[in-house]
Amino acid sequence: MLARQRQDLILEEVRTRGAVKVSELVELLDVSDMTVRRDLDVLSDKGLLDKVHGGAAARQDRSVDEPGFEVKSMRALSEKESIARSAVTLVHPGMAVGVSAGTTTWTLAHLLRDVPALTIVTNSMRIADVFLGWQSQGQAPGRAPGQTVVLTGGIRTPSDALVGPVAVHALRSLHLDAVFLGVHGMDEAGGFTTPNLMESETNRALVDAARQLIVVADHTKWGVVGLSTIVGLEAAQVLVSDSGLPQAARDVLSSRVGRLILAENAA
Amino acid sequence: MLARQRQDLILEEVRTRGAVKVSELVELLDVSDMTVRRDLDVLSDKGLLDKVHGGAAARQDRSVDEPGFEVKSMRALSEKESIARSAVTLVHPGMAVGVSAGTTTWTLAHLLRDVPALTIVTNSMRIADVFLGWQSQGQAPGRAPGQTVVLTGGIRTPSDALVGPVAVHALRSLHLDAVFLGVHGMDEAGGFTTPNLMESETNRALVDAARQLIVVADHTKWGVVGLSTIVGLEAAQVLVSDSGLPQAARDVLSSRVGRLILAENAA
DNA sequence: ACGGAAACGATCAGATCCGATCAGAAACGG
DNA sequence: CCGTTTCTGATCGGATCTGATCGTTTCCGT
Repeated sequence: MLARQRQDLILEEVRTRGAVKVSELVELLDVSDMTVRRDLDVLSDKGLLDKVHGGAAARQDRSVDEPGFEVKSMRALSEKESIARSAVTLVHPGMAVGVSAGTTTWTLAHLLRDVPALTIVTNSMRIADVFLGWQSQGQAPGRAPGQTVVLTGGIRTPSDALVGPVAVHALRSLHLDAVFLGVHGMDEAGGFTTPNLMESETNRALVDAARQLIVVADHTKWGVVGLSTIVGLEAAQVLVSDSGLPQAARDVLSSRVGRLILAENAA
Repeated sequence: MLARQRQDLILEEVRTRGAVKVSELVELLDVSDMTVRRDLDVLSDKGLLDKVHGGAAARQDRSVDEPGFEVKSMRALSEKESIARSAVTLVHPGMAVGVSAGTTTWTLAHLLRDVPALTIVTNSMRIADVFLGWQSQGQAPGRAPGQTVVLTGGIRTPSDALVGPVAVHALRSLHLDAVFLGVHGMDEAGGFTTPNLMESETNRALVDAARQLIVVADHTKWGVVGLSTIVGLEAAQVLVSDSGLPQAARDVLSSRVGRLILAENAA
């Protein structure tokens, strides 16, 4: 039995059973405990499992990190952050702003926490959590005072948006200074789109409730057309994107949206 | 059984049930109480749960667990579970039920997951999470099919209820077969009460939306009067409490509520 | 408010586990 | 065929875990 085979077996055992004891492996592999320990050292160094007293356990990467455990799977991360930093400069204390569901808007939400006296209306539970959920380390101080968070109701889509008649109805009675809209695609012909029909309807209600529409979308969204159009390009008073946007897109967008802001990726 | 496995099990138990007693863990894990205490110390130091007298409770500040959802005492824990088990028998597949915010209703929500084709309306993000959030350990399977969860909107109170005009408005357009109401106090004169004015108003809207009002309240709630009355005792078609309720209370309640159900604490 | 019962934490002893070290065996290359 | 490298097993002092004991604290019903 080669060392490699042993280690593969150990890994399989750990992954199927969650954890194994050294003594069990000694019996299973018919080697000394020291050899087992050394194998565990190797696998642990590679980050394939966690050594614990008495044996080994499946790695738990779900550490005490930020709630954004999906952040790692997020694409165009640095672009999103640059865009969010640019977008937040459009917000002033005391405003009432809407924030749609989405990863870019979620990033933006973290920055909005520092703006005093805001009223935030959102249809995303994740975004509401940013303001209220208060997670790790009790660093609650330093939060800007006087903020109010209003959550629209509705049923929840897989992408964490609250949608449907309840959401639309709630939005009809609200009036906002500005709304930040995250989209799945933007296209010359298709306008701003999302793959979810219900979400599209709700976002339209969100847009209708605001005097000013600010779309946040990184350059990877250009040319993408989702199932349903939320609004046409002309509806956006402001579009915040990043410098990765091709020249052709810039030309089209400049003439169609009210104002085009390109955030520098540098940051 | 590895120490790590024990601790994982404890965490899972705490997160699904809200809290757990040392004595229960001793039996479940088949180790001494000292070992359980030491495990709780470790998990508590890591900030993964809160130690309380008699056991441990879920921490409020992780993303799944909302603020103000404190379990300070193990006391009425088993009562809450018994009550929830009794209450869930009143629900049949295909019904539309409302669920107010609260710890007892939260426990009930876990059981409601197993009832097929339910429509659940709630103003608690935490309860909505029970049905949809499920992020830990990916053990989603086993959920009953065909469920729809509707969240009312509103602003969030410290105790995790969504309240205010948005919530009330959303509820006015909905009609439910039954609503499960968790309360802070019940009293002969005061009726069913809560300390939060806004929450009281929202709960009243929830009650008005339903044909049948089912109040869930353990015996420690008897004689407690909060700031604001939600409804009088007569409004409850059903009250589910536990056998710890004193005789005097039973007499009063029997004559005032439609039907009094006392769950056995035995469990 | 009081008293009994349960829960708690400090401490100790026994068992187990861990890792540094050394020696022997197998594999490898010239 | 021999020296070197790598892997494995054995030993042993130290670290860690667990259960039991016991005095103290906290809780809860009366």
